Amino acid sequence: MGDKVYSEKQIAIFNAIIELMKNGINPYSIKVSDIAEAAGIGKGTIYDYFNSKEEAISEAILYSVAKEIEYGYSRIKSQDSFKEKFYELLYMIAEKSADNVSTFNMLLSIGEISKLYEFLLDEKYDLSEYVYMANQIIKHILKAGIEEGIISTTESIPYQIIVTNSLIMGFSQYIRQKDLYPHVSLEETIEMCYKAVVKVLN
Amino acid sequence: MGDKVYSEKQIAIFNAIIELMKNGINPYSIKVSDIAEAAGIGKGTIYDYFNSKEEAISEAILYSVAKEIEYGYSRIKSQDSFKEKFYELLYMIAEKSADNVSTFNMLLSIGEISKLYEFLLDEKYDLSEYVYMANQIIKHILKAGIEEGIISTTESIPYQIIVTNSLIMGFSQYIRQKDLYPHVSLEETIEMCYKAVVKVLN
Amino acid sequence: MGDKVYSEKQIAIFNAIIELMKNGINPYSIKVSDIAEAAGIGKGTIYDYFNSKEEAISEAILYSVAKEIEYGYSRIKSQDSFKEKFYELLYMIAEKSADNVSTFNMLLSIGEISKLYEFLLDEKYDLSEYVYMANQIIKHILKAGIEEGIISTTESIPYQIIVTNSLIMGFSQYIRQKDLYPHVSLEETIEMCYKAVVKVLN
Amino acid sequence: MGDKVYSEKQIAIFNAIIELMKNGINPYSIKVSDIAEAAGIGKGTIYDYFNSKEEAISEAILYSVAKEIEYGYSRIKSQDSFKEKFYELLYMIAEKSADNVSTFNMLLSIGEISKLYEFLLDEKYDLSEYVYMANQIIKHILKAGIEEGIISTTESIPYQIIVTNSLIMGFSQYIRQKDLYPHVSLEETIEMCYKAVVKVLN
DNA sequence: GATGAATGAGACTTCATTCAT
DNA sequence: GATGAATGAAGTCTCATTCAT
Repeated sequence: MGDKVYSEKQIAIFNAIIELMKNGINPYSIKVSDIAEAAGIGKGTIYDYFNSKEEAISEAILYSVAKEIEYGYSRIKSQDSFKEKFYELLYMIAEKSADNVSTFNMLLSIGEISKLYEFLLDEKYDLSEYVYMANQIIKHILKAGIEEGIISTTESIPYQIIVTNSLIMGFSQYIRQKDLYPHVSLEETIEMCYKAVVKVLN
Repeated sequence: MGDKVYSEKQIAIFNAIIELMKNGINPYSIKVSDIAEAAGIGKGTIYDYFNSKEEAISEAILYSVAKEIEYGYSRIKSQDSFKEKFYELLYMIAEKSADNVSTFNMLLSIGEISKLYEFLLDEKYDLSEYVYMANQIIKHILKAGIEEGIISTTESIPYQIIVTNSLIMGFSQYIRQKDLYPHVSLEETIEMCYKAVVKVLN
Repeated sequence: MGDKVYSEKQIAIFNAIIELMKNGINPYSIKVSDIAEAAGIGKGTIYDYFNSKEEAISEAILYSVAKEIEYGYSRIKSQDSFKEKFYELLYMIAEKSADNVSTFNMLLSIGEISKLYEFLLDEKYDLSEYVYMANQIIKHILKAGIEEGIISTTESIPYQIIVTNSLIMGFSQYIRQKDLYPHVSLEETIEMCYKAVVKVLN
Repeated sequence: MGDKVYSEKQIAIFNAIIELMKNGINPYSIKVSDIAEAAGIGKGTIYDYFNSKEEAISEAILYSVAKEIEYGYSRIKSQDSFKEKFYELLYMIAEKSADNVSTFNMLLSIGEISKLYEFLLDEKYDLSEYVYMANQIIKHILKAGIEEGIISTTESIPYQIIVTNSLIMGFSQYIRQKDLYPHVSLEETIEMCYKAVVKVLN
């Protein structure tokens, strides 16, 4: 994680691609000329750093996921209690939900990345590292809950992870469909989610 | 729902598109010639029934979602108890998880359809009907749970729906990433999910 | 002239094509489906009577030209004096100038028909008959002028025809560009044209 | 007039289109691949300089008309007397009559350009400038005739223009149908035309 | 005889990629 | 190293023509 070194130009290209996606452009609809313009470089330059448009987009997505996972993990680690850590995660998800393509969300459902962009299925991209990291974050949060006695050790670790993951993903969906369900505030939703996790795992 | 009438040819085109998507072809990557070949018709024929490729694909997706929702609802209704209804839903999700694009999954996160295919954002496609139906299914299942005394009425309806929805979506994700988490069987996962819902809403 | 016999259906097709052209549709832009709809028949029927769209349109144009020449000739013959005959011709041209494609105008410049529709260049279409007829009309009018002593016999017949033809074509252009030159009335223009012919040939 | 600046590539494309038209290809029948081949460029390049095939052809026609009007005007201006100017115009028309589509002829009947290619009717193309220029040329020639006392000032300017225009157009038609009227030489026809103008307007 | 649903050749256009500058 | 003009493969879509009914 984070062991890959990218040149300044590559990072400019990544940021351009991520910006386009956040603005609602589907990765399949992104044109090389869009990327070049957004990055403030010539079209040809992209091919000096990547072998194809698909490679550039694929690596941009992975770069973004990695960065967001690291950033998220650090923010969560900086919190002290189980409740604070859990709330921090949900707040981050809510913050990112404005982005049309939140790579942060993928943190929770890495397997879905390839639904976003089929070229990520290529075997040259190893997603397992990200799955591992995402699990680590959940484990880290749960560990705090267990230490604080909020979460019991009766249930198996996989059970705890699956259930927690589910509720977080459910929260994420809910937030993104806010316009479909306008009656409940963000605060209330976060409280509901926390309450449900505690109840299920206490 | 189901009030739209399609000609035989249109349905053949829909089935061809759905088949392609189930085989893992991204809607953005589908070519008109693919559809024609899969439907066993000429390319031009598609334009006798739809104004553009995008329209054909958009309507195919909606057709599939509508059909699956109806089919799923009927299967769930045919079950007698809360547990049977809930299990039936999870079994269906598991069955469909082999399809690369399970429109059934969209039942649970209709808002995500437009992430699958941006052209569905066009205002001529009204997705609210599907959102409503999806909610109806969850309500129908929960109602059985309440009547059987398995689910308490302490919590608000929105809370119950959000939490149930979350856990089902979480289950769906889990199933689809089976290869990433090979240690737990399908049966066990279904049981876990049911157990969690009961615990959180009892 | 007029010795070709057409079936009712063929004439319906001709009329449909002529109608479309009068409504401003360029012969190159006419579609078989347009013709069928305008004629109130099925597309396939057109191919029962013509070998191709081009043949149908080509023959429709020639049919229209022949009909208009005959009609024009008869109207001019029915007039008694040189001036009446000449005015009758100009009136007819003015009447037809509303038609986007006046086949009547072609009477005067048959050679231009093939500019209208290149397929008329095919050697199977003999336009010389029409050229002959157009010349006959001019000769007929001039003959009256000579008999009445309005036109002198000093100049050669070709000279008389060329000059008369030129002035008539000029009139026709002028009428069709009425919106570009709005200051002169139709009556005045007709008078000018007549006056010029008389002056040049007296 | 002549104030539009075109790139070298655009002019190459214009020349290719004009060449095709001079070779007898109807503008409606011109294919993008024809243009590309004739211009010695790739098909895609055309779309770097024009938004559509129709735009390229429309602008090519206008470019050609503008260039020919300017060229023609300069040639006529360089002549000293009325007769020389008039003869120069008729010679030019005769020279150009070999071109299947003489944009020079349009100089005399600009309103007909849109009959040649309907896309020129688009309001983004302003043809009035060309109409004005064409009139200027006729006025310039007539002015010389008046100054030399060959043309009287008895008749109104519009009358003079209409009649002159008509006789020139008539000449142009005649020349182009040379094969239909083989008995009169070019020299004789030019003389006839000049003689008629002088007689009508003296 | 008449039809119009179906076809597929062929046109227009886009855009990823190259390469001379 | 960087560029963007140029390319042409490949895709969408149209429409003349066919042929089963």
